Amino acid sequence: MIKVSLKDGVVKEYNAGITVLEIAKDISEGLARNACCGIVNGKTEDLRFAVNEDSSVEICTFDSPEGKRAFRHTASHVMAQAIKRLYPETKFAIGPSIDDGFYYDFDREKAFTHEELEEIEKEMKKIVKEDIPLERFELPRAEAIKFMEEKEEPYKVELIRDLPEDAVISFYKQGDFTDLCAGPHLMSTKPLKAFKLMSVAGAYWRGNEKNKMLSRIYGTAYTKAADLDAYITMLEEAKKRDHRKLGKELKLFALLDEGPGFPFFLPNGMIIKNTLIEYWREIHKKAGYVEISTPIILSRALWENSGHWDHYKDNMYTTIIDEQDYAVKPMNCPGGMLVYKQEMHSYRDLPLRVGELGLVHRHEKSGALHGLMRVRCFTQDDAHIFMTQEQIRDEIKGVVNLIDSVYKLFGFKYHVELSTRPENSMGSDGAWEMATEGLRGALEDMGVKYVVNEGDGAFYGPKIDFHLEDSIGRTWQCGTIQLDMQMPERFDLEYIDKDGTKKRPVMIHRVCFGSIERFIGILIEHFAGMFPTWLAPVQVKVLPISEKFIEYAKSVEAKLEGAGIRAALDNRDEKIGFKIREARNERVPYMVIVGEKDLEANKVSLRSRAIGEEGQFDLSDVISRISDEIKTRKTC
RNA sequence: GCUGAUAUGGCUCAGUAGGUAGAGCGCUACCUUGGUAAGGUAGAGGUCACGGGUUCGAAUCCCGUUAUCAGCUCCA
Repeated sequence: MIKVSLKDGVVKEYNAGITVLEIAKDISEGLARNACCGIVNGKTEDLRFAVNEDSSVEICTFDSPEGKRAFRHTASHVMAQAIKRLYPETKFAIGPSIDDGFYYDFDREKAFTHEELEEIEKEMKKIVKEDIPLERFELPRAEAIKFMEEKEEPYKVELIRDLPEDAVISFYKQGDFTDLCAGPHLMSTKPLKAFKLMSVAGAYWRGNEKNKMLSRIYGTAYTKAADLDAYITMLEEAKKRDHRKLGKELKLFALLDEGPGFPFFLPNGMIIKNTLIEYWREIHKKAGYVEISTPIILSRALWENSGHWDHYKDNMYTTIIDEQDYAVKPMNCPGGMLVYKQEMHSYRDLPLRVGELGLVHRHEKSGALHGLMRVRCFTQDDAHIFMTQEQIRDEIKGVVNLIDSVYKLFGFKYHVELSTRPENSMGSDGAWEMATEGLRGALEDMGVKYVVNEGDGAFYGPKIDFHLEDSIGRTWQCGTIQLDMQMPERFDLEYIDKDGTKKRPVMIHRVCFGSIERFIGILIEHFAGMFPTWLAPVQVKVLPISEKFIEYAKSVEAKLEGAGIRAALDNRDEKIGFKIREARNERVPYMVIVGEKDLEANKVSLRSRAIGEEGQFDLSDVISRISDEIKTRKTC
């Protein structure tokens, strides 16, 4: 049976067998203003109906984003109801659905403990079992405020007061619990069979760090228990590929108490870093870039001139040398400006593309640090491009293409954001508008999809950001293209134009990897530690069956290394099964096994990470296969 | 920075009512010479993050500091 709530609290029931379209017709005629979940043929059907303001009917399933939102939003209300029953002194803030579930913010003397979370879950199960109907009603503003004042819910009162003049103020009532809410919701609590409370965390009221910190409970809900289990399994799997865990296991890098946020690169990690840099140099040379290197510590006067001293000082490390103030660079731009000014430029020099793998230091808040993803010291694969106004679009397109080619090589999916002027920024409105439109125009010319991120630009200009996902779906900004209207002005950059007059060049500031550290973090999670052969710290492991074959193994290793392949010999006194197990755990792409049979035939036995045991081959064939894979930077 | 949680040998973790620490892996030595995901025996290794306090006695209880984790805020 499907239940649909109509106007005035009337609920209409439909028998099994009725089609979705028939129901939709009825709903539109009945002007239902609710969502519902019904039972068809004895099974919970993942159906939801919503009637828009213009009476058009939307039908969607719980697999749709809309449906999931309604489902999880109801779960959030059920959690709030449970808390109201168990801990009546709690004040309620907001509780929306989110991508993977829902949360609710509460104000309470003490934060919820894990034991309390279990109690809440139990109470939620009761509420679900009670099959409580959700009823929607509306109140005029004054009554709505009075209603929540009587309930002693200050946060709700504040929310109502801040609603626009003409807003419909609706409430959803489920038994002994009523919440301010725009809906939509399920018809009843009953379909909420599969849910789980995940974690407790602090969150500022209205997301403002000046406000009180509330206690937030995160949870998730699915229509089927199997889906919930799959989600939990997915989280566990994601944990296994966490770059911090793999970084330790594969001996790539170390984060130590002695330097919070300052990563140590171990030999294996250094190979990856250097290999990425080698690749970076190759493609940038092809794209017409030159490379420079500027100092890490520069004088206060320079940072005052660049505007960093005023706008960025809190995040800068400063020092005193010979009684003068200096700062450790948080960005490479000012150094780049000084390099530009080393000689007079002609319009013939432009666009001038100047790359720098610059080590920058930024004092990030302690709570913001996260493995290699958010550090206090990192290498930017930076470049500044100096050009004429007319060259802007083509240059931006060139950079977008370059970044796209890099991400494609690794098989990354990414999304693009256009970030506009922030509050604390420098420059005129006109200049900002022109710069922002320049970026937007380039993206639109290329047909690149993007979202606008209002007010998230750099203090010196708008930017295009490229975001990559980590193993649990959090996204991290990597590539960025920033149009800088400030630096050329502040540093009085010039070039001599065709007509012999001095002109001001335009500058963009861009990175592909973003920070090499962060990029490596993403790579680790993306490949789950199974780096493509060209990046793998050890590309081939040579495993002699017993000590008798160490000499032969050494000659194999030498030949591999002679061909430019990173080979490692495991000549420990262990059985072959054990050595294979270890090499697999190290995610080595190839193993070459040598024993009596191989020595006699003057061949090697090959085992690859992708296929497993592959049989006997001539070493020269193995070398050419692996070399080819490295040369072409094959991804899998 | 904020809220909460955590901190035990190189790594992963036990340590259940406060009575000066355990395991597996790794490491070292010896035995074993083994053909595709863990061969055996023995040994070394820890002032239980740091600083105070309570107590006859603290890894264990309390306070503070630092770091890490989750989330929030921030992220040029």
